[in-house]
Amino acid sequence: MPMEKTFNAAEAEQRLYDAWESAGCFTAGANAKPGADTFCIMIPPPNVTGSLHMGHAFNNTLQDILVRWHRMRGFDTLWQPGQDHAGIATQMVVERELAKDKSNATRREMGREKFLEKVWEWKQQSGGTIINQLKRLGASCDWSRNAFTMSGAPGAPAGEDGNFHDAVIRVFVEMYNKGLIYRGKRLVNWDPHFETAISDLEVENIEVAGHMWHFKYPLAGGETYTYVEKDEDGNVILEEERDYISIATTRPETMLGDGAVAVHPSDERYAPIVGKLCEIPVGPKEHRRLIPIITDEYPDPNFGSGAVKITGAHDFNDYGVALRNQIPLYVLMDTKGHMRADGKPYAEEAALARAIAEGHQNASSIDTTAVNLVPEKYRGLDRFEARKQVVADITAEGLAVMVPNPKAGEEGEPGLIPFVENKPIMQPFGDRSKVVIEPMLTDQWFVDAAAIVGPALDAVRDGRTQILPERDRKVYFHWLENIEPWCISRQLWWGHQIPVWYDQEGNEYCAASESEAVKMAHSRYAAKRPDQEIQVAVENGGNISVRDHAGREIELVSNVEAGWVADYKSGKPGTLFVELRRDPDVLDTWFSSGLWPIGTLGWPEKTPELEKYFPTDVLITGFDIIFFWVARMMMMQLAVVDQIPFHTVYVHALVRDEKGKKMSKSLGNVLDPLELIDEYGADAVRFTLTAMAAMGRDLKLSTQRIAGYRNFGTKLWNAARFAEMNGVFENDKSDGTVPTPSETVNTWIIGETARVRAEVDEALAAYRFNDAANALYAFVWGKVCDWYVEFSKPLLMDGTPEQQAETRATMAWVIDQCLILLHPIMPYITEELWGTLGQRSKMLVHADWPTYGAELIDADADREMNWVISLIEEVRSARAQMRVPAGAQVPMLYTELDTHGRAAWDRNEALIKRLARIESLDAADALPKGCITIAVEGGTLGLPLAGIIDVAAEKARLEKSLAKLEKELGGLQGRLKNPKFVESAPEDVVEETRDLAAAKSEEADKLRAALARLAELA
RNA sequence: GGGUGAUUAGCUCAGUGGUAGAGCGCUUCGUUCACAUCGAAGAUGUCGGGAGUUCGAAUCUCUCAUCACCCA
Repeated sequence: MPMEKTFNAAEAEQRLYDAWESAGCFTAGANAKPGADTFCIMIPPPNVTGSLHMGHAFNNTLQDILVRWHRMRGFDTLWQPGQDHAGIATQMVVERELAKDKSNATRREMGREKFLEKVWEWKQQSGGTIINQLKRLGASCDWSRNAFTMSGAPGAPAGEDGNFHDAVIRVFVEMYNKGLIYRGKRLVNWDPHFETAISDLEVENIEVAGHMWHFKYPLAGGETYTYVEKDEDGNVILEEERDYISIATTRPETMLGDGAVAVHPSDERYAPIVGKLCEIPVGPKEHRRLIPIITDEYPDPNFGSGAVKITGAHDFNDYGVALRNQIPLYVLMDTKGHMRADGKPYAEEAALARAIAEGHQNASSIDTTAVNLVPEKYRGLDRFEARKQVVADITAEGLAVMVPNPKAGEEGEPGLIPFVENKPIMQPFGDRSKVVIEPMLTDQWFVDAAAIVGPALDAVRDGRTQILPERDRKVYFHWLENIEPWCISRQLWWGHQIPVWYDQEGNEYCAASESEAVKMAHSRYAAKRPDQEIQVAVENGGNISVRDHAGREIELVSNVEAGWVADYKSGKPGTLFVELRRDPDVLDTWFSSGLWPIGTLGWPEKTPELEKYFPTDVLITGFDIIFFWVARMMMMQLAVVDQIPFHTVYVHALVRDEKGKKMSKSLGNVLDPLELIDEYGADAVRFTLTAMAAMGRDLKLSTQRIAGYRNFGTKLWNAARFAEMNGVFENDKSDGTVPTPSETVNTWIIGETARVRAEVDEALAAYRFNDAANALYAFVWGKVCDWYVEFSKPLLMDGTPEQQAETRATMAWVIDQCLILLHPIMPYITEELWGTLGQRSKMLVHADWPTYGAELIDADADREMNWVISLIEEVRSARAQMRVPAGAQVPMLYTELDTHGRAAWDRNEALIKRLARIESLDAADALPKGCITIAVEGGTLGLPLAGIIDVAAEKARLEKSLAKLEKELGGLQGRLKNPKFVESAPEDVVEETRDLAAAKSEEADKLRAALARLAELA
């Protein structure tokens, strides 16, 4: 049955993938040669909520190429797949699912344990989406080892067992014990939507249209000073008596929590009032708070008024100023970003703050963060609503700085208006929630990143880990050298719960398990109170378990009601009762994905896989997670097992739309890789991405380009179809033996194949994926299909049995090589052809990658075929330009033809005649008048077409060629005439230039002779 | 403000000191039995501007311009 005209990707892809998978082709070590080196890639785990986007398609195509290439080369290969549990994203998805049905309980109503059950249910139903999408792309991961960053966590259902949770907890405990993890109250990025802390990397700073308000902070007690403004030359441009200091702010609602006003120490304008108190111009008049005017390096004297309000608990810069100057931190908002409604009445709180400001009360003796300085009228308001009201109230009171109204004079327009600048401001947004992030002072857990960053920096500096492209090293260094403590706690439920328990005195017990913590608590109190019976009660999910000194459970009470503890205690007089409560927070997802390389291989167990594949080889990832992930993996692997996780990091750029815009849902310019695969096939999508993967450059993807590479697949398909139709594979041994033909064309194409194999290997070894793809494209289309298949036709159809046999064998081999070399990039079409064409001992996915090289290149065959090709091209070009009918068979004459040329003609006569449409070749003493001249190396030939050709046109053609030649020749000879060039340029360059000049000169002579003949005619 | 990169054919981009390239698009021709998802031929470039180093610069240095991204 003849082959179809095109490859049916839609039909074949699933079938082929299933065949690979069911044969275990992708499992770790499949196709490994005995004693082979290992090659391991860790997939950058996509979010379990994720679906395949173009970035994934790109990233995984490159990984798959490396993996398939190594596997075919006989490496012991593992591509480790998996997903990460994506704390915020997953919790968000599941909550949204629940909200679809109003009868469902909300997350808070159902409680932590029930909710987590729902999350696991969701994960088991929907968490595999991206796995199937990666399979459609052709990703040859070892799915039997699919990992998940929450596997093995308490409450994980059957099938979700694994060690990842153990690894995470163990690392936390070890780092805690080494003092690398600590808890503290610090300013963190708070997401008011999800009500959790997030790391600064999860914040997107976006420029938005904002306002800058200018307000007057009156000096305490009605004091005044002379405010003097000078220009650059020191001339006084403004001098006035003021009873206030002018403050500019983009966030008026935070004024309520101001602890000071700061000016630069060098700022003479405010020197008279430094150290004095001023009044925050908002809140009930009778309780106006006074704050000090201080100096600090932070304020920029040239920005705004030069004076800055300091709200230490709601701004990162202010926080630094407050810490340096012992300014109290007042928290104004709750976890939802609403103005606080808790605490004592404002009057009492304000009095306390006032006492602190005036020095009557020592701020360090009380927790100022508990003080609620939000006046009653603003309590409970959303922060943005509070801003509006604060602005309105201050303006109404006449404490806004006023400026002349540009519309003054128009009806109803006042002469002065409040000074409000419209200006772009950088505002932080949560990358998941898209709400404005609020800096908040909260208790959080931190990794002391500065303490573990050293080895991660060294490993890259000394080259044990190589980052490609090299310039991304700088990004890595810059971030690591300026590293901040990493906030790893999240106020979520979905994640690894922090393994720390607190007792009623606030002591911490960090332990890998609850019973471990119980024992720790027990021994702590036993040491203090050796004579007393001690029982430890642990609360966990509404249950209380009472344990003895060995951690044995004495009593378990479910659904504990209020007062139970007191009752229980009173029933046990003489027993010291220690109550433990586990920290409710979970760890940042990146803390667990930071352990991905060792965690997926079974650490802390000493598994054979860990032994074998770690350290892994290459990490391929997007530039956007150098900080998030690469740097953290480096730090954590080095901190935990003291080894680099991979020797090479290949950082790839962004896939953009064809206009260069970032793909985004809101712009609607997203190309869905799955739709593209449906339309063009996975191979075309993969080849496109590969061909465009120039290191460090963004990809602008257009469907036209994908269609082009789909056509490339079709081209390959049809070359194979031609071979099949000509019986090429009928007696094929397909054992990979290189044929040893005697026909020049056959020898030549074998050499070309060897050349491209070396190019592909070299390119892939250097991670130059685009070079590999383009080399193969040029070879398969430009050499095999354009020339070799055409050359083979006379041999296959009219050749001797010997010629036919060797050409069949050569073509079978060449096409096999195309399939093998293309397979890492285009796995489906190549596997399908492999299976269709011959009898194979194994699938292409496990075929042996060739190692032949330059020894197969025959220089004589090369030269001969290049001569033949250029002759054919010359003839075709001349014919087309002279409008010789395409189908016409024409005679050809030669006046001179050297021995090489003569031999080349003799050996390749049939194919030259066929491809150039020549009917005969004869010697002539001189070319007749009215002849198209063909000048080639070592020969002058002509097509005598007196009746057909247009003398003027032939003259024009020759003159044009000559002009071009002369221009080139001019450049070459100019160089050669320059004695300095001959002196200083390398010898081979000079030699090359001479040869080239000679050849051009010879060709030019031939053209001049031809022109002379034409002149005679005219 | 700091950093990184880009600027090469109409478009998208390769090209790290020695003859300016590819794909797409465009023009003309072509239904010869692998392929019209094709074939043949052709046109199109002061390699962003300027200066420098060099026998020689798209390539190295400086500078200016425009654009993009990252970090403040």
